[in-house]
Amino acid sequence: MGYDHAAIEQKWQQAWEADGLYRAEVDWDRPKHYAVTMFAYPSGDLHIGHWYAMTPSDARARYMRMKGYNVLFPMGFDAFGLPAENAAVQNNVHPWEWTYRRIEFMRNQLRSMGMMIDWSREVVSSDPSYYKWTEWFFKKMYEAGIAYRGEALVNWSETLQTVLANEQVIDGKDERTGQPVEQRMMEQWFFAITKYADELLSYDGIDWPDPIKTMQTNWIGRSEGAMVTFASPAGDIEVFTTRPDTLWGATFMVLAPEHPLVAGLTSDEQRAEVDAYVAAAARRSELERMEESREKTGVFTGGYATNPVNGAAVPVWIADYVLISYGTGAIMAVPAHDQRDFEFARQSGLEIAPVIQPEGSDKLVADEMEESYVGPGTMVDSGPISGVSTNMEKGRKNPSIAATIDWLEENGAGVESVNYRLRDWLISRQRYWGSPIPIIYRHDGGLETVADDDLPVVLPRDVEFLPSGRSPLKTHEPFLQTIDSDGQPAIRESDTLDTFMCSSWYWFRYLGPQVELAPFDPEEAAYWLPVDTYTGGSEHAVLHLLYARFFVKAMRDMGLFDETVAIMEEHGRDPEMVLREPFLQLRNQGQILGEERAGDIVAVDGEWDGERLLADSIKVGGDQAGTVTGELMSRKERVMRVATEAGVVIVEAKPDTTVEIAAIPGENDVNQLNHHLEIERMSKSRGNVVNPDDLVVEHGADTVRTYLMFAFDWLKGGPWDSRGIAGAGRFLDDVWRLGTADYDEGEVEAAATAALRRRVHQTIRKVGSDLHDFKWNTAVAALMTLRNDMLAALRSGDVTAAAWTEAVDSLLLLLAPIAPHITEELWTLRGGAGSIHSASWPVADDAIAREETVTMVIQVNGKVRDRIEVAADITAADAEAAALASARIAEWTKQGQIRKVIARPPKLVNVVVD
RNA sequence: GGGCGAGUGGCGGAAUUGGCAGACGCGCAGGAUUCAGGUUCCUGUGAGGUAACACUCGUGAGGGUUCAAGUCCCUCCUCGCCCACCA
Repeated sequence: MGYDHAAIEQKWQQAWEADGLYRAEVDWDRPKHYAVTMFAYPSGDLHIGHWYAMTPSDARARYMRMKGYNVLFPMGFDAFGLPAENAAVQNNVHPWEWTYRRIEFMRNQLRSMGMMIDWSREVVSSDPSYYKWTEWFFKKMYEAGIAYRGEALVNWSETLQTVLANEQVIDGKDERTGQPVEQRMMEQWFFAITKYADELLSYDGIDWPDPIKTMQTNWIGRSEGAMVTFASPAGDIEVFTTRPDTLWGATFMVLAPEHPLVAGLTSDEQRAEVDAYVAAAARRSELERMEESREKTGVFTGGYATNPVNGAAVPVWIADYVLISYGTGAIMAVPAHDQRDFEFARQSGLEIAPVIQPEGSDKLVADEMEESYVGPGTMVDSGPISGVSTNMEKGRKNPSIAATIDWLEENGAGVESVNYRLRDWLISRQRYWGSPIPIIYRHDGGLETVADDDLPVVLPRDVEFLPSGRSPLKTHEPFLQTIDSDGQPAIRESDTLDTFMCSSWYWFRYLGPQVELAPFDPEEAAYWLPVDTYTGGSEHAVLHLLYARFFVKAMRDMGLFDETVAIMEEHGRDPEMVLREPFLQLRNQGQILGEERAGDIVAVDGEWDGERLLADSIKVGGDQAGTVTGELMSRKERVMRVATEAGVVIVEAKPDTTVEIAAIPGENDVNQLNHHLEIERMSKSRGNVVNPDDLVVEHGADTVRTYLMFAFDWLKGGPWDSRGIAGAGRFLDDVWRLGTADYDEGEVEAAATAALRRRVHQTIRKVGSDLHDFKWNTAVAALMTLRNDMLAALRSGDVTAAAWTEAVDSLLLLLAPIAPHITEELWTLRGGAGSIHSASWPVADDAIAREETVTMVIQVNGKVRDRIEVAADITAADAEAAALASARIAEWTKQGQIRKVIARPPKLVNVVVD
């Protein structure tokens, strides 16, 4: 049976588009809802993960629309980026072609999902009409002093032939491609995101998941302390410390090998050794450094610096446990109270000077210490702050730190200071397929921005891609050669902008994508901003989502919202959040993983030890039989669960157990069995990609949408299960049956009618709150329950025709956001007015939804002993009486004294017996 | 090493303020329909126990608070994610 999903879905997709059903227009008389789902990278085709991310967002936008909001739900493409360029090199396709062909393909796929996208607002970040404004934003930032060119140690990828931002490097590798990255000193373009570090730490007024906020907070990494100056013959050495109170215990200093003062401090005797160490450190990539053991190495420079608190000459060492990229690249070492310094001191025979006396114990003796002491106590041997107590608090909240900072500032030896882990955002890339940077290098050596009238600097199309991967812009003379504002020959900047810059403002461009004089239309912005709901993957926690917040704050400071704010105030709207944050509410979906494979068949030989089989040998694959033969279900450490025909058997591997895996020749290990159970990310190379287009052909878009929303906890995701989709298909087949049935009243029963109506109104309430709260799975479950009740009613005919009609209409309306096509078709077939997607969300009548009688649980000492039907409005006294009247309860309570009775009508009564 | 989150049937997952654990679905089993397979329909489905009830056990492990704990507190284990020599 079933319904003709292919015909219905296509028909309605075309009809909706022809009618402009989803076009959103400013209407100040109606409440607005601006819903955005992260725009798509045109990777080629949408995989099931896109559906998983996007269709629930679509369902929510549809729900809000039915609730009476004027909803804007646009879509665009994040079209610049390296893959297009790689394809150009490998397959000889121009990035333009590669990108736009994929966008066209993906547009069709998005249509096939039945999304309520307002396509009239589509943006493509590689269109000159879009990147004109990306360039313009850069120019504005430059003029405002937020964008600057500077030399710094940056992440360079030789294989990708470009630099990368800090946020894009994970474990010394590019986060997207896994290509290794090395540190290089280079002159690059930056955004001064660190100016906004403190402001970015505040999440006031936004409803974001705590883990994302935590990750951003950790990424920004604010620490409070002091900047202290140690004088040396080679110049002042600045150090940042969170523990200035331990300055009197600073017995040596350590500089990063890359520190600029290293050469000047190095004595002639030490020079050879220092040079060798610096050279060795430079040769090692970040990756290699991390792979090495934590053994601390370092060498003495031969130079000394002066500890400002006591004038002591402290030896200056270099070691690679001090990173040039954090703080000032130099530290004061307090071995007695810092574990890393302690280890280094012990290894190198350096002095250890305790300055904290632990609470309730004797003074520490350096030679007896086995590790550094980091606990609370009293400062000792610390000059003016001796005797001050110290606790575990950070910054000025710790009395010893507060006292030291005061002393340092009074004596001009240091200042209170805050240090951040966050570094400025490196935005230039040595790539072709990105937005050009509108900068000209003048004939006189200066810099100037491209005039507004000349924006955008257009990316030339006639370029040749070389196997080296080097950007063709670097050698494209017609692009490079230009003239400056004096009419003199000049050279264009040939780096392009990080694609994360394109995605840092795209939701503004939806608000006037055709506007030519500004990046967005202030009137539109005043109405729609800020974004009410933003959905997407949590992998952008510290990339896109941090940059987006920074962008809004910078735009505010550059006055780019002035007009918008004026219009908002005219209409009596509070602009505060528009000026502060891009997205009021953020929700991150989880990830759909590849389908779980059935475990391999294993044959285990061994001896029984009570309940488990101690394995002598485990054979995987092939068709051997053993003491136990069955499917491997799970493995934790050395313990496996094996499903045999007789049941689940626990198998434990011994250290000398032999493991043979047919697919892996040679010696094997129990640990390798995990590979045979792994649930993996979907990827083409693993061959476990679920293609949504095939699913749509087989089951229909509505079924795929319903299944995706039903089968997972949306925030968590999980492995795909190709069998489970059948349940969603059966559900929609039933909906079709219910929606097209000719209902015949049989023997109508008042109670049955009331029960169905009660179910309907309870479902209205449940589905509404679940869709509001992004709880798709329980919303669908509630609709399935309604379906079950309606099928029963259809069979028996015991409800009134009016109740039946109400049930069918409600079912269709409640399901419309989730399965838009089938509900629209049935709505129309049943003579519904207009589109179901423009209909109003049904309102639950609490009087109808209310249960008349409920099952009250009666417990004895907290254990359920009886259940009785009582009126829903039963009083506590009556509930108690009813409970005690129960024969079964009397049976349970006759052994002891009834101490008390706790009545929670109408849910439960608990009889407490001694 | 640090931070955050999570552990519930064969599986995905439900479970307002602590108050009937396992909603809904998948799978599985039995039955009906069918020449047969599939589809569809009905019934059952945490474990033990029983003819059937009763009853006992049961939300990673152990302890605690409470009349009552998946939920709160403590200790531990495992898994996931993020950061990681961060001064």
